[in-house]
Amino acid sequence: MAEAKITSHDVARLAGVSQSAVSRVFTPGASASKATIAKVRAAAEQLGYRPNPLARAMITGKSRIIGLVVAYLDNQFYPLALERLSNALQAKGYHILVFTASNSQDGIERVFQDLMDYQVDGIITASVAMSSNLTERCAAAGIPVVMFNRGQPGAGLSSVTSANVEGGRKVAEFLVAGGHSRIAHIAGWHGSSTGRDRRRGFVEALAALEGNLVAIIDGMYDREVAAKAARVLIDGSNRPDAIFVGNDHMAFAVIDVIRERNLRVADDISVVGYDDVPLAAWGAYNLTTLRQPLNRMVDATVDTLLAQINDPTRPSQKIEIDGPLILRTSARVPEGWPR
Amino acid sequence: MAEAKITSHDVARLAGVSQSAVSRVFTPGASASKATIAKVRAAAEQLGYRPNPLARAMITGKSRIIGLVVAYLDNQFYPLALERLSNALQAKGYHILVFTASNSQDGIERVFQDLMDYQVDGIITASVAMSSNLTERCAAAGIPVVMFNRGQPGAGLSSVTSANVEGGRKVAEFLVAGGHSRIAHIAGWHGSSTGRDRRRGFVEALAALEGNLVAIIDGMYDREVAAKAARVLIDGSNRPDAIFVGNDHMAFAVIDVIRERNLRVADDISVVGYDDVPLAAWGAYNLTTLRQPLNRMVDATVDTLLAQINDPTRPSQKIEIDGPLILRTSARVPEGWPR
DNA sequence: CTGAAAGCGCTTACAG
DNA sequence: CTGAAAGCGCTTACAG
Repeated sequence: MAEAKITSHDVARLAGVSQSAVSRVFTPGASASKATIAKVRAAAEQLGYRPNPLARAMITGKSRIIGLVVAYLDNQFYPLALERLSNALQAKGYHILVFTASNSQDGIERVFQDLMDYQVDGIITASVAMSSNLTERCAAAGIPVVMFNRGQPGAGLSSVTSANVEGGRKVAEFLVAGGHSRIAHIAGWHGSSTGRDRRRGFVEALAALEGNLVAIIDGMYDREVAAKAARVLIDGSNRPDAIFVGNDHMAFAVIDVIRERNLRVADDISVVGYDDVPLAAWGAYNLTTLRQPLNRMVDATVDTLLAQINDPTRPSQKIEIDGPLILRTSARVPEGWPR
Repeated sequence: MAEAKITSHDVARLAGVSQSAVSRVFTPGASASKATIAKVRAAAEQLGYRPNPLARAMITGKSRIIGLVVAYLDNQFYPLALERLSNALQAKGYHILVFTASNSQDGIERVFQDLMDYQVDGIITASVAMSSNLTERCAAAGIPVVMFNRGQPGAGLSSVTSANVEGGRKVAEFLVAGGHSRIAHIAGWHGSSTGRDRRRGFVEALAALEGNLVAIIDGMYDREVAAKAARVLIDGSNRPDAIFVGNDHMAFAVIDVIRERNLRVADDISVVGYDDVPLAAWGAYNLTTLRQPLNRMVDATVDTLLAQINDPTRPSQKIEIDGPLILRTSARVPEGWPR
């Protein structure tokens, strides 16, 4: 059965001090004499006392809970991010409260209210499809927010992304150097900054290099939409010899379609993805892809959020982290290309 | 900026009633006259009042938070479960606080303390590798626990799993009917009930059918371990013509190895997995596998946990849910086998 | 440094 | 049904 709840009063009684003294010993920043600390710690140990975080939260307004807003976890990038974020935050004494958000206006309203109710100390929005509306409202309510893997033009909100424009550019250079002459792009959702930025970097670099861009289709970061787009490209009159796909999750679908059409990946059509999720390295896909440095993105997210929590006047910051192109076998490698 | 926190006193003042009256209107089960309810609701609406869950939690002892203990999210089955569990719980007014557990004794101790500190109303342990120790301690502390996708022999703990013994049996019948004569099993971790049960059902049925079991290797639910096991089987003197793999995550590794050895999946070696994660249906693998009915498992988990929370005297229950064998192309299908 | 006291925002007997 | 009061387990001025 549950042990009777033991409180600071119990400890105070046993240690022969006041309840306030007990509280001070357990409050970081408060001071007590060595003797008091020793007595209290001994008594607390003996009784198995731990301060009640709920009571503490009510007074300090700090719950040590971070709200994480996510939508779909079928793209392997997000569960991994969740796992790493949780680990990093746990190490700092925080925990993640999960909010799964449908995209309806109604759902967003509910999530917002829940976030407020639980008095989370900070929020991470890790859902590309999440309405920017929610992020702004949280920020307006005075709660530190960091957008993970998503930017927001203009607004004074913190965000951590990879260097998406630069990434798109790298892929363009790689494909042109590889001698591809009919290049297509199945882009990430145009409503997202990541999708737009990768696309822009790609298109601009292609233009500068006089590469031949035959088509751009919005893949919506959705497997089925991307597969359909791939079929359109492949079955059309001007079949591309290279496709840059806005993320790995869609790139896998594109590779499946290429094979379903009895074409050869790389030999007939080069495919390059974006993310470098673990599956990209598995034998079945061996996907050449622009790596998003997950660990560094997670660290930056946690650092930024905690900094804002500890100093609410701190200005927001937009952090971009550069990622390398990982060469595998799904795309032709230009001769002499550095490996 | 943050709006000034508005409390039940503010609402009481505006509505012209006592603070207790306000509380009653917002406390499920408490009663108030229609007139009072109307006045309070109107005032609350006008001020944008919502009860503070932390204060409520401190009194009632109910936080409306469920602790979810997970380890590795690289097996696609778990993030999906997390997403569904979160959705289902959210619909009932609960939220998930995530605890990522390393398996060290130290880590488990910390997780246990955190779980207690946050006063979670219930716990779901969704990590096969999680020490059963933790689960037992939580139960001993009087907190309702449900093990998701993991059983525990003997102990009076609730669990929700698929019918693993039966599942193993189904696979054995399928492979024997398919005319396979050298059958191997790369099993799930022997330290887990799921791994043991699938294995037992498989081995017993094989014996009954006089199937030829050439080898069993523990794959530890780990991709690398499974790949190594597959190489041992394939490069050995008695190469199997069928391998039953303890879960999909390992089965993908096995298929990658088969192809890396220039053998044909199904034609040379049939592969059957367990789980039916989305990736199993993708073109690159097309894995024949025993489906774990995720939605029904999630529903059963939520129902069981909530029932225990609402009635702590309720006996624990072990729920098993039957799953079908999903036929794809990674294993030879017996002639006339019902599809 | 320390204790007595107030108070965080609620719920819940207790009288009426 | 309703209000005044106590109390959940803490933190934090306030005096000393």
